[in-house]
Amino acid sequence: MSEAEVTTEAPDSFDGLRALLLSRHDAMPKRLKQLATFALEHPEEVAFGTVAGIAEHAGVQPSTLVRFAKSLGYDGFSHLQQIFRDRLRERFPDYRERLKGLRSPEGHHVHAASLLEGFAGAAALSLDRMRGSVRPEELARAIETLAKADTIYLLGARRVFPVIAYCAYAFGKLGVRAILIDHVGQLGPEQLATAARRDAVLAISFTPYAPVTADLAAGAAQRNIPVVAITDSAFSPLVTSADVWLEVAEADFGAFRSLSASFALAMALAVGTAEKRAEG
Amino acid sequence: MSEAEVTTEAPDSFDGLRALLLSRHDAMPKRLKQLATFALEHPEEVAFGTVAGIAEHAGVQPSTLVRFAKSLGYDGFSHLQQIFRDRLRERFPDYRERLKGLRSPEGHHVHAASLLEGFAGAAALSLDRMRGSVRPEELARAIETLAKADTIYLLGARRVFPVIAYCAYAFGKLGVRAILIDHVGQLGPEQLATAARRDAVLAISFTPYAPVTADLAAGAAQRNIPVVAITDSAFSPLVTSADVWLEVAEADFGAFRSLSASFALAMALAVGTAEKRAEG
DNA sequence: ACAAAAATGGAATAAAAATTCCAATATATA
DNA sequence: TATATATTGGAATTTTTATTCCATTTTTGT
Repeated sequence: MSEAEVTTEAPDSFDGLRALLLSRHDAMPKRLKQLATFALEHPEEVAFGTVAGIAEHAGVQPSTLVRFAKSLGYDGFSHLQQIFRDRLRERFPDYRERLKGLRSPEGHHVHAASLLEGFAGAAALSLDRMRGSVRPEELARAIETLAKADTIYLLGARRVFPVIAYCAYAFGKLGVRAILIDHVGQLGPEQLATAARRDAVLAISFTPYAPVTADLAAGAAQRNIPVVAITDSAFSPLVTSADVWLEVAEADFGAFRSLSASFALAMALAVGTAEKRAEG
Repeated sequence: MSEAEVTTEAPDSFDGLRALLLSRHDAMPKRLKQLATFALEHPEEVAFGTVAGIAEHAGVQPSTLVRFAKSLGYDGFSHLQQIFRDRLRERFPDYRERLKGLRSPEGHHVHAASLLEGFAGAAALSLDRMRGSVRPEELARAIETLAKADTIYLLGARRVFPVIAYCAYAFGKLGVRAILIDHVGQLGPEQLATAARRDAVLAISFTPYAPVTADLAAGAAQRNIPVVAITDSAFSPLVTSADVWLEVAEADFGAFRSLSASFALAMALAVGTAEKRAEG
C-alpha cells in the first residue's frame, strides 16, 4: 500500500468497522479481503484469539493481520482487536434488551422471533436426544456396511428427502459413488433397478412412513442388497428390511419436526464411510 | 497454601466455578477472597484483562492472581481466564472445547461416535449463534414480504438445496403456493420465467456461492420481483439483489457445515408466512 | 508469647505474543 | 516487455504478559 494511506478512518465501533470493511472490500488485495471476510464471519475468534491463531485459521501470515489492522487506520492488531472485544462486552446487556423487546406487545416481531426460537429449540433437543438413542457399535456397523459397498443408493422421500439429497452432495464431495433416488417422473424403481449385492442402500423414513421408501427398501432386501436404515422407531417398516438400523427421534414444534439430528447422523455416516475406505 | 491442596476441583464451566468460589469463599485467605469477589462481580474484566490490569483493579499483586487460579486447581491464570472467555463467547463452551479436541490433528483417525458428536456439536453451535445474527424486525419484514406474494419461488442449489427442498414440502403442507426451482435438465431460468412482481423469491446461498443462485436472484430483482435471502455474510452476492436478507453463519466440522440453523430459520419463515396470511 | 505454617508482595525470569523488516513474488503501468 | 509499485511470506526482534521464586509479613495453634 505504498505505506501511508489510511486517511481518516479507524472506526471505533464495530458497526462502523463493518461498514468500512464492506465498502473497501472490493478494492482490497487478496489476503486483506480474505481477512475482512473472516473477521466478519468469526468475530468472536478475532475478539479472543491471538495473532498466530487467527492467522492460521484465516489462512494468512501473522504479519498480514497486523498490516490489515494498520490499513484500516489502527495502531496494530491489538487496537483492532479492542473493537471486537468491546462489541462482545456489550452483547450481554444487548441480549437482555432484546428479550425485553420480545415481550413488548408490538405484535409480529415478537411472534416471528419466538417461532424461530421454537424451531431452534426443537432442533437442539433432537440433537441432545440422539446421544442416547444411537449406539456407537451400530453406527460403526452401519459405516462398515456402507464402506464395503461399491455404490450406495440413497433412498428417502417427502419430509426426509432433504436429508438424502444432502447425502448425495456429501458423498460426491468425498469421492464415494452414490446415487440419489429422486423419483423424478416416478422412476424410483427403475433408478434402483441396477443395484446389486455388492452395493448398499441407505434408506431414511419417519412416521408417517412414505410407502415408496418402505417398498423399495423391502425390494432391495429381497435381492440381498445390504440395507442401512435411519428411522424413528422399532415399529418402522424399514426395520424388517434393514441389516443395520439407527434410531433417531426428532422433536417437533407446532406441526413440523426438526431434521437436525438426522442431518448430523447422515453426515457422520458419510464422512465415516469415506474415512473407512481411505484406511483399507 | 502449604503447597499441595487442590484435591479434585478445577471446574470447566462458569457455573461450576461460581459454585466453587461461593462454597470456598469463607475459608479463603484475605487476598484470595478479595479476588473471588472481584471475579464474580467483574467477569468480563477477567475475561478480557491482563494479569497486571486485573491485579491492579482488584487491589492485589499479579502473583496473587496466579496463586488464585492454582488454588482452584487450574494450571495458571490463563487457564482460569479461558473459563471466563468461554462463557462470554456463548452458552455452549463444552461444545466448542469438544470440537477443538475432535478436530483431527493431522492424519489422526476419528472414530464414528466422535464424528457424530462433532456434527451434533456444530449443529448446536450454529443454532445458538443464530440467536445473535437474526434480528426479529428483519425476520418480520421477510415474513411480510413472503405473505404478500402470490406465489413463492424457492431458489437454492448444491449444498443448500436440501433446505429449499424442505421449504417446498413445508409450504405445500401449509397451503402456501410455492414453486421449487430444482434445475432439472438445467431448466432453472425457465422455471423462474413465470415469476412476476406480485410473486416473491426466497433464495438461499452460502460460500462458496453457487453462481446460478446469485444469477437467478439478480435477474428476479431486475424484474422487480421481491427477493428474500438467507445467506452467510454481508459479502454474499445475494445481498445486492435482496429486499430483505437474513444472516446465518453455520459452524463447520471437518469439511462440512451444518444446515441446522438454516432449517430452523426456513421453517420459521414458512410457518410465519402461513400464519400471516391466515390473519388477513 | 513463641514457633510453625500460611499468605503476601515484589522483583526476576520465562513464555507468549505482537510487531517490524526485508527478501521474494505478484500486479499494474508505460 | 520492461520497470516500477504493491503485496505477500517468513524470520528476527521487541514488547507485553504470565509465571516463578524468595524474602517478609501475617496468621494459627499451643
